[in-house]
Amino acid sequence: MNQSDFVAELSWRGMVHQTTEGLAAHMATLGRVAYAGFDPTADSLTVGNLVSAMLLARLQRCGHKPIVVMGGATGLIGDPSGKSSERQLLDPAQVKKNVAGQRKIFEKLLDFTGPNAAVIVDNAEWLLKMGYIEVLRDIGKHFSVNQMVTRDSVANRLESREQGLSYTEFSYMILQAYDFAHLFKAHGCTVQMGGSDQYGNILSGIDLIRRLSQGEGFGLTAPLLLKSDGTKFGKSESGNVWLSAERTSPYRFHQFWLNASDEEVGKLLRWFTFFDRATIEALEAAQKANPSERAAQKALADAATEMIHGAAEVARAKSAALALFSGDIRALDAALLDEVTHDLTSTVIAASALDGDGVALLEFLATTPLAASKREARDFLAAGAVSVNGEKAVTDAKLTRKDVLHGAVILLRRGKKQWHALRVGN
RNA sequence: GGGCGGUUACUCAAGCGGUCAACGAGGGCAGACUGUAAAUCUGCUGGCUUAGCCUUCGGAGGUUCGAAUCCCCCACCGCCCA
Repeated sequence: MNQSDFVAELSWRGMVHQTTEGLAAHMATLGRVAYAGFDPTADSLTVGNLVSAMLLARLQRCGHKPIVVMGGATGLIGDPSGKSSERQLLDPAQVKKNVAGQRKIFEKLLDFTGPNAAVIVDNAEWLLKMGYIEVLRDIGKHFSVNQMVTRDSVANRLESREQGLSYTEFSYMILQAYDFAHLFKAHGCTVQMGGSDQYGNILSGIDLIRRLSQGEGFGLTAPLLLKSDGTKFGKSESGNVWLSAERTSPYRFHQFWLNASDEEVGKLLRWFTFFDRATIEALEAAQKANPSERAAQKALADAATEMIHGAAEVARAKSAALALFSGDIRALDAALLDEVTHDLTSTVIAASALDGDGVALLEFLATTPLAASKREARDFLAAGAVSVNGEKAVTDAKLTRKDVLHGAVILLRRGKKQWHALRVGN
């Protein structure tokens, strides 16, 4: 495996925002242990979380040992960093379930065998055992409130009158600092990584390690990932892009990357693929020379989808896209049709309803997610935005048995990308 | 406790007795153009059995032939005085 210098590797990929002094020299020795934390606020991770996950994956490929820290305990509280308002508290059963869901994703990104096997730990293991008095006595005394209130994440919330900051949230940084100190002792972990909003928390941890163990810790943060238009990365028309197939299908996942803009595709390749520098630069050059080919976007979509969902799902996503966008839907064979419709929202209709004159498309559209009301359905039909099995539909179109493909399904489309399957029941 | 100003559709924001389903901007959606892009242009953006009808302008009453617009009460927000 390639054991290139970790810090240099991240640098050329543009994934380094800040590091503490001496990190590069520290990482020159192989076998270092580093961690990144994840809040179990959902049973899956989003592409936003993928930034930190990739830091760990690259770390391991550079010959170091990654630790994933699930915030099973801190997730009960919520990090105030970057949040404008108080977090909802999660209940313990939910957190447990979420931790299990996220664990599955890390198993795809990290190698859990070998000398630098990745480890997943849950900070509930050590934080829940601690008593309040113990925390105040052993940890709290090492923190200066004077210093804590000057942290941006805290100061912003103190200034805003409406929001305020609860004592609970205020204490979050103490707990996160303790995580680092605990991992230092228990796992020899010397490095913490995260997004740029975590820098303050990381420094607190390094400080605590010095006080509790007279040891030296290091930190590294990645820049915040924003889209070129300044909006938050990782949202698509249909909401957040998740890393589990149950929440975001591999097809949609693949489409998400494929739709990356020309300006940001180079950056995304650097961040989210393991392609080497020469490969990425060649892809960028190809993209620039012939934009409509979208060579860079295609390579990005395939690589990212393969990493998360596997090669088989890449092939499925591509054949589905080919069929849906080529428009020649009637030509699909039954098996491929099934593949294509697998991910789509669907409605079941009785076969008998399609007999004779059939059902008015206008009526039916309003019952699907494609149109919110009959009024809207009428607008879409009038604008020529709706197609049945890839062919544009007229306003008074009827759906009949003739429209059913392979005796099973009718494919409706609104606009360019909104699809809906109409499945025929008995 | 007292005085003043506000509360309008997804957001901001006009309207100040009929011509108001409500100007405008943003956002969203659709069409054309394209590369399943960006930019641009056009249309739509409460609902319906759509030349019309129905339900909306913080909540409840009232005045009027007629109210988002006037009056009264209530709730919430902002500013000023104590």
